[in-house]
Amino acid sequence: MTLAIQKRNRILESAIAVFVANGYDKSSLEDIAAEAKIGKTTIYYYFTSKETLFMEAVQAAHEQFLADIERRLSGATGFEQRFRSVLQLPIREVFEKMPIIVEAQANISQSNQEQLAALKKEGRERLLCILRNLFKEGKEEGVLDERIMIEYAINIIHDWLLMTEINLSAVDADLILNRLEQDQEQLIDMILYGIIKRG
Amino acid sequence: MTLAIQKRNRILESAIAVFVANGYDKSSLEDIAAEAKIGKTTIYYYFTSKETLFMEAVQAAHEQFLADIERRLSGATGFEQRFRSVLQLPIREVFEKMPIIVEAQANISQSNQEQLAALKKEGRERLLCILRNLFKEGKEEGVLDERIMIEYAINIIHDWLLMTEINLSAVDADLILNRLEQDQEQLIDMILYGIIKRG
Amino acid sequence: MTLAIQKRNRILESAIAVFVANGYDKSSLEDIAAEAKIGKTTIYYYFTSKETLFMEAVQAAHEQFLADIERRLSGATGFEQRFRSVLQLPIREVFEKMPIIVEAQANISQSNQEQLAALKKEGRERLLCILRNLFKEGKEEGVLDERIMIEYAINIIHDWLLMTEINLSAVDADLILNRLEQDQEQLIDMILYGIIKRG
Amino acid sequence: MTLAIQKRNRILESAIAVFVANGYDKSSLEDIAAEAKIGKTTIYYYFTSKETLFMEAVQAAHEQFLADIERRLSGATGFEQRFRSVLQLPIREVFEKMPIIVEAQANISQSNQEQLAALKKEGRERLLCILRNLFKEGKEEGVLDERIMIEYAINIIHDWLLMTEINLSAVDADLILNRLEQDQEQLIDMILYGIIKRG
DNA sequence: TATGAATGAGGCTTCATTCAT
DNA sequence: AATGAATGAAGCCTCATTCAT
Repeated sequence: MTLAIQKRNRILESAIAVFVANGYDKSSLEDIAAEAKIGKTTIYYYFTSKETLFMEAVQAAHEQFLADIERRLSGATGFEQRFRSVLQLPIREVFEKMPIIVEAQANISQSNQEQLAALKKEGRERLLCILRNLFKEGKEEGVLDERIMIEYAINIIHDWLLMTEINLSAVDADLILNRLEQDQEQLIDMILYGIIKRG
Repeated sequence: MTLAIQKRNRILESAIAVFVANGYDKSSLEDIAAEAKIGKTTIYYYFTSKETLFMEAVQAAHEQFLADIERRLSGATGFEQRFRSVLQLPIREVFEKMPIIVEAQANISQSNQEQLAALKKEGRERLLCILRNLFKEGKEEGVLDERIMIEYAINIIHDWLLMTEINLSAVDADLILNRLEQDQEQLIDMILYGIIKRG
Repeated sequence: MTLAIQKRNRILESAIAVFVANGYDKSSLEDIAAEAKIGKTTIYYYFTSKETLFMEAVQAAHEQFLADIERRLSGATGFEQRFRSVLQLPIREVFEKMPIIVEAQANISQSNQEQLAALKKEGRERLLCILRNLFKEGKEEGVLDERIMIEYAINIIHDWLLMTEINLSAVDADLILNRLEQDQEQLIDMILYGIIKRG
Repeated sequence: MTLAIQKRNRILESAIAVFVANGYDKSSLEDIAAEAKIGKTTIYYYFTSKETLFMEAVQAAHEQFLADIERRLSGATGFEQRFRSVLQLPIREVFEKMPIIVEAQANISQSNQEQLAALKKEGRERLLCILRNLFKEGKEEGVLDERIMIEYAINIIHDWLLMTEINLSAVDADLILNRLEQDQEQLIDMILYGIIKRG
């Protein structure tokens, strides 16, 4: 029944809250159950394991985050306004819910890593797409400095401001760090010279 | 004796390595002892508790990080070069060792929070000081856009690029987030328009 | 209604299958319900508890086993043939379904031990009766070594070959073991010298 | 120190006692710890897991069993006497400790199955070897019925009387059962006609 | 009649920490 | 100065069982 789904969602929301607040290891199922005001074992009626619950929480948090960005973006027009709106809005959420994704990679068994990677890839694609369209518009509006290479720029902005993939895990840290070290030059240039064409 | 200090340091280095690699919760004293090639209980001869060891590791890692920045900075001249050198250099370390500081806040008892706060404050001061001097030089060189408000700019750059205080803890998240939400406007402006004066 | 009885029997058959395959502890009501293709709680509509279900399963398995022996025996004539047929036939079943009885003693509460004991006693009686009649026939046919004491022999054969009472439980192990240690002499004699009269 | 080994052995003996009495599933580490008069977690100082402890208990029980047989055998002479001594003596132990081996197969993870198989194979070899020598002696003494095929006979006796491999597990049950069904004919013949040559 | 939902008891395991040497 | 031995607290998870529908 819908009632069951409601309770499932309540557990999920509680899980997100607790995981975000304390991190994976320090979040006990007892805490989550208490937050959701249910018995500890009831969680197992709805979820297979702590890890599964965590995975679902990550997924839900991620979904909420992306939906939020898209919803808010749709209310702005013009390059500058839209650019601001992309970067401005979900910042609290980024800081509040990204860590859960960051942590995910360190706390999830091999078998779920794939799913997580897919999740991150999808999120990255959606965000990059948004930024890409934004910059295309900017170019069409003629407000962008011609020196800017769009793909570079959107990647940098994405990684630094939204940090979908910032993480500490040993898994792919080297790859990311190498890229960041290169991107950095571009970011610094952007900060030094800006991206809007001067008239 | 010096021998004792050497062993203490070896434990500390092992602790940093293990904490950085696995995070606080997933680092067991057993792991650290193994890394340092000593018996598990020996740690208690040199440190009061896991938390104490962690605090000292954080402190040491932080110290190493700041020393690194300062050393590298001393080899560059001129605003642009020095600006780049500040931001370029320790990026790998930031990503590799900052998380230990981030995690600290979540894993430390009330009694050690003060010490940690002091640590962070001191680090922040030192970094801001470096940036402040840099920008002062830039202004004197006449390369900075006059619209830039130095204090604002260095704070933003500090927080976003060095991220000393990015963290997930519920403790002071609100304060930081509030500031970040405001700073953001400035950062976006910087990205849009740059900070170097156009001639 | 008959439909209800059918479902009850389906549960019982499923229970036998699962208990025989996995043993009492490793058989969960969930497994049994799945095997019977019903909901887990439905079992409680037909049976009071896991133990009750187990008892009934044991009883049913035992019944099947005895019926099988008797049915098969009725198709043979002459001491040697009938003797072989008693021992040959149900061997697979003994090995496959006896363990359930063995296990029963260890997994059943005091209150059900009586019922189980009665079950075993009845089974033992029926089997001994069969063997007794067999040996009587053998004597009448004059094929049995006179040295053989029938009651001894049938008890030994029963215990060793059909092993109705082999079990690990601490409950009555001592009694059984004491008897087995005595019987053993007879069994060894039988193996050394046989029971058929030579001549 | 020897002290540690002593305690380890005490735990092992307690484990054997509890496992034999209650079976694997119903033996809790708490019970074993209580039996050994130590704290529950102390077990983990000496053994990796419940399964490991079980494996070692099985191995120790098996070793004791074989040593017992061999020691006792060395005190008898002549076919009949020695045959009796092999079969008579450890019967209590067979019944008391074999089940632990039987159970092992059902309760051990794939990774330990190999070790267990080796254990059983070795035990079987040693017992068959004893029986084979015995029968060779018997033949040399001229007391054995020539119709007896030694290899057949010792296998049957081994399986039925010592039952090293009797087990219910689905793993190799079919193989064993098939062989038993064939052997049975021989066993019945042995019981009917004996193995000692009539003069 | 049948079952989805919920839970308490109990078991395995990890780990920081203490004790004795 | 160093560590082997021991343990209590706490966490994850399973499962028989109850409740409400």
